[in-house]
Amino acid sequence: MSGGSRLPPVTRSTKDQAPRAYQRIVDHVEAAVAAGELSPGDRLPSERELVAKFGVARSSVREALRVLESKELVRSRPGDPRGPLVLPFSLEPMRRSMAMLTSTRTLTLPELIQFRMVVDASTNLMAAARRTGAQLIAMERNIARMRESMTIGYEVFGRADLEFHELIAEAAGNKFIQVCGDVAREAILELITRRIVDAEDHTALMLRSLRHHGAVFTAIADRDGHRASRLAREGLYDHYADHVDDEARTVLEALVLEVGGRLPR
Amino acid sequence: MSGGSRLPPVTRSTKDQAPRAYQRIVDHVEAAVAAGELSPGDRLPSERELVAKFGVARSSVREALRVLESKELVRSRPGDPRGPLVLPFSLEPMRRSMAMLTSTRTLTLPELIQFRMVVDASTNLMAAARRTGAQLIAMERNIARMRESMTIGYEVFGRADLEFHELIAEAAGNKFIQVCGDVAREAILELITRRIVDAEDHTALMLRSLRHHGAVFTAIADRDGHRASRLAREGLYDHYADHVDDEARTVLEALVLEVGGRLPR
DNA sequence: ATGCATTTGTTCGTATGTATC
DNA sequence: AGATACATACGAACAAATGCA
Repeated sequence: MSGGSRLPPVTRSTKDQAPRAYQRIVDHVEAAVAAGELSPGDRLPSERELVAKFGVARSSVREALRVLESKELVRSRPGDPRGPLVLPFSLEPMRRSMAMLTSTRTLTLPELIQFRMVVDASTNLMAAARRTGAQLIAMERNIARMRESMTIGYEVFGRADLEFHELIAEAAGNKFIQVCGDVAREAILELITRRIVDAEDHTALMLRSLRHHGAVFTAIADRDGHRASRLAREGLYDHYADHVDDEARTVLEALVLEVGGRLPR
Repeated sequence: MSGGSRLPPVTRSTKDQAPRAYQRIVDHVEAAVAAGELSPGDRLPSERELVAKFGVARSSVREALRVLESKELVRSRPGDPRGPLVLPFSLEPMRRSMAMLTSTRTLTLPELIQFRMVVDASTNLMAAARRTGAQLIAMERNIARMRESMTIGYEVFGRADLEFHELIAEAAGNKFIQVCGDVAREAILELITRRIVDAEDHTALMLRSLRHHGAVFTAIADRDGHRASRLAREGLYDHYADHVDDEARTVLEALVLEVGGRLPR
């Protein structure tokens, strides 16, 4: 009186791949979310109801829920009689999948730097066009905090540095570009920052960074998108050109010079 | 003599969230892959060995494997005594997570168009700098096929259109930018193409598209990155400016005019 | 090429901690 | 506070598929 004996994959005639039991559920839920039939805050049927609805075993339902959970689409909690919760859509899965690609060196350092040059440049450009007064004040405060933290330590300074970029990205008003920039920044940091901070003088680096941020801030405040964009590209080139091979450097040069005007005025 | 009785979540004292059994395995494998201890082609221990190794039930191991499968990190096949296979790293998960965000309207149409403008512009720029002769020939052939397919139907033409962009992205030599561009293109198509093709004349659209591709091709062949970049931005603006509100259009204008030179020469 | 041992895919059963009413 | 329903987790069974001798 134990051990099941249903008809698991029904016996396939040819070699058509049997759609796995759990996959059917995953697909169904994902389609419903994409179609807007299921929105954040809604509830999925409980596991037992899903068992009945899809005609599969409990384990299969649970596998499906784990997959949906890993995509941050739902969250189930023990004892909750309302069923698994549909979560607000998050940018985290995208961030994590990118991060994995950089961890495995599928995406290389030159690619990341190129990408950041493109993205940061346009972020600055858009921020100059759209920034509000409040956002400007936030940036100014951030720079002040950065200046103070210089004497404290590289840790705090680094955090403020990242925050400055996020403030600009927010002012630019494009979540897509923001996330891509975030990921590229994190990835580059992961790949080479340690080498830099070990090899060089912290104070000099921080001073340079501070000066650069000040210049970018001024350009954005003046609504000079052209200048803000060029500053981003030049800054990145100065920072990272030594870390890539000749061919990649040539491409970086092209990105600095050609995009945003032929000459540095 | 059936029914387990281990210590499920060990009885948490406070409200610290119990790390789920399957999550430990997922984390372990992901860390190993990121650290390079596990490479594509390698095998994971079989399910039963994982049961022994992590001291959990088979269901938990299977949940972990399903999650890893959904991230395209491993693939297990029934009956294979060698254990789950570690897959080559794929850009698909990143593509899918982006696609979900666009499906749910978390990313909006103006954001996507802006993003594409930035990405396509730099893709063209880099392609002009790096393209090889062989890649040029492939583009030429693609345009020829596009011209022929015009009389056949919009379906075939559309596919050739996408392929042209992919050829350029490949010539640009940056996988990161390539994937981002792909996703943005697909998403925009998903959101508005139908509206366009229903409302307007197919032939006129295809002719315009063809002319545009020809111009881009010439610029890339001439290694004129500046021109190729500008063509991408102007083309996108002409195509999509009518589909966004005034504020977004202003930003698009800024992207067209400021990046890549003040004036259209 | 055939058979055999092993592995996965799936199902069912059971015990326990937990959240809601 | 208790009853109820839930999710978490463990274990065992069987069918189908695979790899290897």
